[in-house]
Amino acid sequence: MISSPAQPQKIVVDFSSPNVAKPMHVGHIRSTILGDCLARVFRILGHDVVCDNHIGDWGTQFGKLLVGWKKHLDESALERDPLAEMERLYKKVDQLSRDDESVLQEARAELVQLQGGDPENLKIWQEMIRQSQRQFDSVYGRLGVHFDETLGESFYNDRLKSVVDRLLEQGIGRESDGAKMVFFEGAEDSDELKAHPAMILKSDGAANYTTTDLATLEYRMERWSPDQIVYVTDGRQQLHFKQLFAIFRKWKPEAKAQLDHVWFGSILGEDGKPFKTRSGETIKLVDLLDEAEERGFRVVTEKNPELPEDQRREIGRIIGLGAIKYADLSPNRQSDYVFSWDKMLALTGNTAVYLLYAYTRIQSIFRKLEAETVPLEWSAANIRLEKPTELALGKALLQYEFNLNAVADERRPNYLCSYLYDLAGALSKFYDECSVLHADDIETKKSRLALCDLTGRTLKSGLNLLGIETTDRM
RNA sequence: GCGCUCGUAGCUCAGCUGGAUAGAGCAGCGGAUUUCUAAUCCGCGGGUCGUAGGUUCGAGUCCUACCGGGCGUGCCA
Repeated sequence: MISSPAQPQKIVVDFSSPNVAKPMHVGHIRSTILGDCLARVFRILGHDVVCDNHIGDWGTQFGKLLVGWKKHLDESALERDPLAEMERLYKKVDQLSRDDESVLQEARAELVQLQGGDPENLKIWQEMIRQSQRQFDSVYGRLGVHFDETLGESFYNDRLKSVVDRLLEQGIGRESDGAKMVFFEGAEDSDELKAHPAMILKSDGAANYTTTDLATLEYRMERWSPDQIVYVTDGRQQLHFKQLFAIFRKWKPEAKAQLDHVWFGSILGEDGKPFKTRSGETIKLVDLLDEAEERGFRVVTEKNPELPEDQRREIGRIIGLGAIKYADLSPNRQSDYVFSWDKMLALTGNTAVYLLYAYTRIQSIFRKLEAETVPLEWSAANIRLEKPTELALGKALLQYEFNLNAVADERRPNYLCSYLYDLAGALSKFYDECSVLHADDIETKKSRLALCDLTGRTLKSGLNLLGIETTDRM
């Protein structure tokens, strides 16, 4: 159904990137779902894809976390919900350090110890990473998201000095006000970059995220020799990535890899400000997933109360998670959106449920066909598109590959959502107008069965690319 | 100040390389089921596409200016 590309490419996709010791919240969902979808589309088009999760496991927050872990740790709370407990510890020490300068000093000292390789601090730090990873894995498992590689910022630690040294040696970076900076002064540099130099080493000698990202980029080039590297992050980092790519071009002009920042808009609260609940907390991702599955279960129970509960739970799970993913993937990724439970978990209209329902109607036809007394060989049938709705459905089916290429080229999964919605609409209209099992003659019946089969497979394939599972009945 | 981005129906949003009377969902109103799942289908009402210019045979789409929202803009990432 999908033809192979003339030139399969090696594509590294960098997405999700949660921070250690912080619960994943709704802000992480866009990067995770967008990145996963793009990776799936690249793969089905025949490319060789590496999904790399660049975990935030290094940085100044560990000073405070170490103080909290040593002095205020609640073991049983850690047992119950490690990330909530670590978040509590961070907030507690952060608050204490505001009121008491000595706490801040203590945190700095712990950080220096950690960076110096102190065994106790390293052990605690590793435990924090382990606990965090456990929860990340649980969320990724529920979302069906897979990574080929997970390397934290700390992995690149001992490469940072060399990166800075070489940039200075090559005359790309220089000292300014005690810090090491890269100034963009070439004819190839945009006015925007000329106005915004990038820091590669702070005046206290610490590297920052530009340096880490350069080291990461160099590592990825060495390890995978990719044709493309795609970074999926929010739009506030646009300048950062322009700087990163420009420095990299100066540093390694021979590198041919295409570097692309695929950015998305922010999730806002109802007031148009960056999203927070009334209590000032962001909504935890696990709570969103739980709520989605619960709402899915309720609507299945309402529509189909006679199904056994375990089936209703399973269908509810597929519907609920599908609704979240579709809500995230169907708008243009660059638009900001205002978070709303009802919008994100809507189950009517242009939602995943509409697509899933279309799929189940097709499965239902084939279940009925199985029950017929006379077997019918339809799979080799010529598809004849006679009725207007048959023709429309046939035309829609031919558009699948074109849309997948558009998704890959533009990095816009909403094209696929829009296509699948149209396809499901074409199926519904066809279903309304043309009986399949009670077609006027046997050839028409075979033709329609083949058409339904192709539509079903296309819907399933497309939903799978969106990361949405299907169900045979609902 | 400079930069990025958005502004399309009451609400939420689509609208690829510029191409015919600008689309969908929700909300409102009215229809369709002895027939494969009505979680469906059909119809109605509703838009000076932020404003003003420009390029073009043709602009929601490209360019310029302005207005409004969001974000970014040397020691957080």
